[in-house]
Amino acid sequence: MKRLKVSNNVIRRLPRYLRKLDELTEQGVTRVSSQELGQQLGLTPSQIRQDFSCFGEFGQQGYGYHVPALRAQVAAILGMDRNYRAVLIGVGNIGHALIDNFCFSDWGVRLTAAFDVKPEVIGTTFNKVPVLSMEELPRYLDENEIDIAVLTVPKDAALPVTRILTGHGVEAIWNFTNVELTEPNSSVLVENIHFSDSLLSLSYYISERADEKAAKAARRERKG
Amino acid sequence: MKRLKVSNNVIRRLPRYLRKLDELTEQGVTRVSSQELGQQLGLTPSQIRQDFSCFGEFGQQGYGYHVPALRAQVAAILGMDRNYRAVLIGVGNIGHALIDNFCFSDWGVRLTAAFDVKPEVIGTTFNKVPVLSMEELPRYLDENEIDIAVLTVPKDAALPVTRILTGHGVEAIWNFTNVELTEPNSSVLVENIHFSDSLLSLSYYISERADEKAAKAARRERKG
DNA sequence: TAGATTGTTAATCGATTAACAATC
DNA sequence: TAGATTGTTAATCGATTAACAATC
Repeated sequence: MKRLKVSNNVIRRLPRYLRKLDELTEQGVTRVSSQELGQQLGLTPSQIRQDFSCFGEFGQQGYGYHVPALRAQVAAILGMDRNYRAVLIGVGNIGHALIDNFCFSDWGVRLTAAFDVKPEVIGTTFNKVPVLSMEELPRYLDENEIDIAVLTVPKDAALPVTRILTGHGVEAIWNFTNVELTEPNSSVLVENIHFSDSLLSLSYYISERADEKAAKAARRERKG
Repeated sequence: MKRLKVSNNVIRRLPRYLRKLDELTEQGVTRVSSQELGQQLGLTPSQIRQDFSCFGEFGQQGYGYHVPALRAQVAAILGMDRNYRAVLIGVGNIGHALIDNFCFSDWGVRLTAAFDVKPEVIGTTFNKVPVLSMEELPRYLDENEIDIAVLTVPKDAALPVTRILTGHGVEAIWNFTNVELTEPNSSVLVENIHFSDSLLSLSYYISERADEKAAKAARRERKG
């Protein structure tokens, strides 16, 4: 597979392609053109062809793309067939919700253990995932090759726990703590789920729309 | 406040500015230059000045920016002082976690009610938020001006519930369902939290790094 | 006043879109 | 074969960066 200087924008679109291709599969559609795909995703056909061409030639002239084949390619590009292993740190409300409801295996990731400091959860099992003591974390990381740490601890614990993780070979953190983890010196990959950023963007767009409406109304007022 | 043709990229950076300004406030820093701010956020000073200049003139030559003043401006731009009202639909694991742990009021949003179909949760209260029957939703929306619906229902319910929401005046949906809601005809604002998209991006970056390492190793192999 | 730093205009860079030859 | 649609090269558009006069 090609993989050269792919822009962030392209990468962020890949999961959307995957989602749409799964939807088409469900609908029994086996063939799709960049034209149709673009229509359904609100993108131009050009962009879609450009995006895929970063990684190879997945289509066929005069025909378009074979949905299952393209789906497999996108999945491979995203690393879904690499069986990454993950642990989850912090079995609070969000952590618990993720263990119970988020189907890691659907996305090619195996969640093998969770960690917490609370005695009442240590030793229990949620959705087949055992909850171990936080004290066992370093040893566990040393003995198992863990690629991803799902970080769902309280704010204060975010940085200390991150230091343990990076100190024991974890290369990627899926961060739910709303704390900016990316330290300049560190080379760990961080992907943030910032709930508040998302809500605030929405709040911005609502405000923008409201202001536009108000401005329009004001203009009408002045005129008539 | 100015508010003209602001690009999506700028808007997505605003919450990060807010977060950093709050951090500086906590540290007792009252003054910051675009230089320093850029350093801490990994952005160029130019970009930061450009971004703010979309909305007004918040700085002072030779001095920089007054942190509390700038913070207030950014908060206002994001609509945090507009007291938007929200309801949450679907008190499952994630919905419950949000009610209990996500501090809506910190971001200027009031969560006034939650809705569900399960008899065992209807009538209960979490974190002062009452859980009402799904059947009451239309009436509730008619009688209260709700700006935002937090959608945390199971996949299958996503579209039917969305129709109820848009049919009763909700203009914005904060979507946790991993279902593409944005219908072409609808004018409702949708902001998605796609956990899987985020995890897959991370998976991509891990794979990219692994491939680079492998390629480097292969080159070394060939040479010596 | 001299130094610092803004807001803004111009230059650069990168991403998206358009066009089209290649070909199924 | 004729029509359709790709992959890719060129053109356009927009976003980021650099430069600098204005000014605190």
